Amino acid sequence: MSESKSCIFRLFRYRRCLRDLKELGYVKVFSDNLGEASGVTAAQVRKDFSLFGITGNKKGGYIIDALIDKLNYILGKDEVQKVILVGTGNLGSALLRYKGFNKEDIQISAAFDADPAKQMKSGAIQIYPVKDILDYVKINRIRVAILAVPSVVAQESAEMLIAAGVRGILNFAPVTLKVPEKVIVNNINLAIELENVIYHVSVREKNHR
Amino acid sequence: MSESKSCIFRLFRYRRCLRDLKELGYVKVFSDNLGEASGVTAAQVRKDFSLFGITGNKKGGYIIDALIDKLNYILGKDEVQKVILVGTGNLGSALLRYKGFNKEDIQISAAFDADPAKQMKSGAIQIYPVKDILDYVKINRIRVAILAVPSVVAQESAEMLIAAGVRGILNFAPVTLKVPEKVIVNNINLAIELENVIYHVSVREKNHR
DNA sequence: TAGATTGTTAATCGATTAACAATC
DNA sequence: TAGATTGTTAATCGATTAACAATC
Repeated sequence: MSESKSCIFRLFRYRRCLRDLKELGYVKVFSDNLGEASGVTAAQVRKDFSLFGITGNKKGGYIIDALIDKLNYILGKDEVQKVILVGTGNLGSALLRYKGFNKEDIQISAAFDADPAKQMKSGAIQIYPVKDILDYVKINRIRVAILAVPSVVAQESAEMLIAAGVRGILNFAPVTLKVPEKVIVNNINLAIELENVIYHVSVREKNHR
Repeated sequence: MSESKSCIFRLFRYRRCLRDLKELGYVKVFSDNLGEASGVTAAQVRKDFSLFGITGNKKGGYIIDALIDKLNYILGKDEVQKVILVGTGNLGSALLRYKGFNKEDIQISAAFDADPAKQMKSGAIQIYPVKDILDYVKINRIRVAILAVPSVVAQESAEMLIAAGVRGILNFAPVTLKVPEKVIVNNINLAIELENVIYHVSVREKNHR
């Protein structure tokens, strides 16, 4: 139980940090090293590991390679994950070219846009008309989509994706999507994220310190 | 007390929903309407409001206009907020053109990049060399920056910003920035956000339902 | 061994939810 | 009035932290 959402999120962060540490030549890591590297407490690291039955060596910390393997097993990292992108406007086209996904073995296998001018104008990834979503998702058994369309069409786009078989959506449109319980939505609202930073900075400024 | 981070975050979401509702012609709203619109429970809405002394009418819900005004007062929305962007690569240049910020009265007043080829090649917003950050931030009293540089230079860029006077950073580089306590960092790791969705979908798929 | 680190339990902390009296 | 909704308190829930015995 208690594989809490934020715990999983941290496991991903640990894995990323471990890879970086490995690249730097480290072989072992202690819970406090890893905690510092990923911005959490040492206790938190050990607790998270404990929840998933990940063990280290009572005195010698954790072997980085073994740890990464275990995280790969838990988080799943056998094959490349295919996702699709809907909406190739401003943000969408940047995501299409974003290298951070490939690095994590995520591949955007196709993109979709309502604007005929954008279709075909592909770089490496083909851009199809929106009406092709249904077939594409079914044929390729796509389960996850990135939604980067204008707010006004976000809900209908989501419904189209879900009808086709998509079960997880990373949503950049600043609206609350209404979806069935079986579908997972992760919202990223860039404006709100930035507003939050601004808010906290100005609050601190007011309390002058 | 207890102006928790997530509570503030929700207040921003409420405001956004309220504006949408207003645009649709609504004048009043009940806690359960607003809850549904923003994806939280009605109790949560009332609790959040109560923490900030926002009151409605015992029977008649909340007047949307008055509510927006109160949120504006709490969250601060008098003048346009100026921020800068560092790194105009793939993601950075998309953020530069992202319209969602302007809509929330946030303005990217300048951008910076290490690549001379990108400098001057401005659209509406001027792109300066990185070495100009210090002066620009000081002269224009910038407090918040968006960091969209490659991971390897993220830490040093952050330090440069902080030295210049920046107190809040929205960080897109997939690294844990080491910053003094006085600085607020909000991390957005696109790959991890997407991996999370993929993970939760595949877990559910395994438990077939 | 002495010192250091894990793994886990218990304590704390905070956030969400439920419930309901107040009241319009 | 009867019904509905707020505002707030108390209960629940979950997540983080602290502490420490186990042990290498």
